Amino acid sequence: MTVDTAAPPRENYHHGDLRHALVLAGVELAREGGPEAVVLREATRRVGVSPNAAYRHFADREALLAAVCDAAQAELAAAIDESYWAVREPDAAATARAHLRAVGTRYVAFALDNPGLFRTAFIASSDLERATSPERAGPSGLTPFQLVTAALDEFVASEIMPVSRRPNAEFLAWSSVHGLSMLLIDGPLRALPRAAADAVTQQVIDMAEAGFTAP
Amino acid sequence: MTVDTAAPPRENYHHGDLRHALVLAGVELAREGGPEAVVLREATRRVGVSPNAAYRHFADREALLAAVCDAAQAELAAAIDESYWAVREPDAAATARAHLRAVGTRYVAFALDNPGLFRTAFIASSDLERATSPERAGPSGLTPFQLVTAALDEFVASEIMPVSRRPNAEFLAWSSVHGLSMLLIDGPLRALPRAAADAVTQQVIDMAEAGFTAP
DNA sequence: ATGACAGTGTTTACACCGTAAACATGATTG
DNA sequence: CAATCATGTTTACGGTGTAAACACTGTCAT
Repeated sequence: MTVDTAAPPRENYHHGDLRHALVLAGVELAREGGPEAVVLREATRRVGVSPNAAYRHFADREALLAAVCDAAQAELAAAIDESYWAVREPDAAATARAHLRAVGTRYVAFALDNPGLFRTAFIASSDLERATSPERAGPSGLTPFQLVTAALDEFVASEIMPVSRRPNAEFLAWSSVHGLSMLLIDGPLRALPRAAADAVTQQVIDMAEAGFTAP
Repeated sequence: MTVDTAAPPRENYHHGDLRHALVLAGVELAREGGPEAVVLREATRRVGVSPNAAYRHFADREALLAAVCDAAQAELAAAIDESYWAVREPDAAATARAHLRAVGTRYVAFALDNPGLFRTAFIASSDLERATSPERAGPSGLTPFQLVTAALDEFVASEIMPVSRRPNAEFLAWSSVHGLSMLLIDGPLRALPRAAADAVTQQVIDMAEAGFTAP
């Protein structure tokens, strides 16, 4: 028997930035327990506000979850962004390969490090349009999808990938790492120790790269 | 205000095979709305039994969901099984390629045709052991994972894949089609029309095959 | 300054969900 | 035939999402 209703008084009746606070709380819930853990009442409880206060900022739980989803995507984007721009290689071909590998590796690493957030980032809500929408981008202003696209364009530009293979190649790239992430955090490979997971990730990227650069 | 409690009378007080009936109802719910739609009370309602009757057969909602998950896996396995054994090709190499393509194509097609069931089949519950467990196998007694493994072994046997690439290759294969499925039903590619989705699927398989057979 | 008003938070209320506990019914077996 | 066990049913409770009515506070014309 918890109180639940009847929130404790706050010195200031108005919160200031409740919407933002609720999203932050939601992100924490998602980090701890995935999308189904982002419970509206618990978010308001953590912020110290009555349950229905949330309805001044979100139409319903779904809307809150969507905002949390965007935030999760942004966090993933920031991580990938960092890895992408950290690449330093002598020539264009090596840079292209390193870029693709950096994106893929960090993608899977993020999933392994933040399984709850990762799953939340991919609830049914994002269409292709949103995959390039700025509120999901990293510091550089580019979404993960756009970074993969860029890396693959570098493959073509540095002539290690035949132009004929370029169309839709980002879908194989994305599919491989996304699928691997799911298998590693939720699926048949869940029990794999971290080191083994990392090794398999590199192998998967090896094979994808071989597929791209095959004549 | 629905009645909910107080189930309508049944001529026979005992149901006969309630457990099975509940799983079937659960599968329908999952087909219609994914894992979060398999609601214990609704399943009992559809079977025409009081909510708590379910607890004679399942420890809790999670247990019911796990059984539904197994059933979903079995349905996926049956579909893939069928496609695998329908392959008829003149030589071993062509058969190997056709087997892999058949498995991948059907995997994605199942996801597109039954998105709710597909998502239910991959809730966090299956470890590697269960991926080869008989209750998730198709008519042939082989799970999808085992069929991919078989197809890749044929690649090596017919010498179109270097042995050095064989270890863990099933993970790339699985990752690609699983990831693609997720992107197509939940992710950034959700809006793609079916024909385009099928085309991308074939391209993804092309590239994966190129990765496997690259020297 | 003041009073209407809009924005934001609170209370109350309700239906639905999962699940525990006690009870009822029907089949099985000594 | 009685005792027992398996299987359903009722009743009950706390948690969750959300609608409706109410309350507080800052803002802005008068």
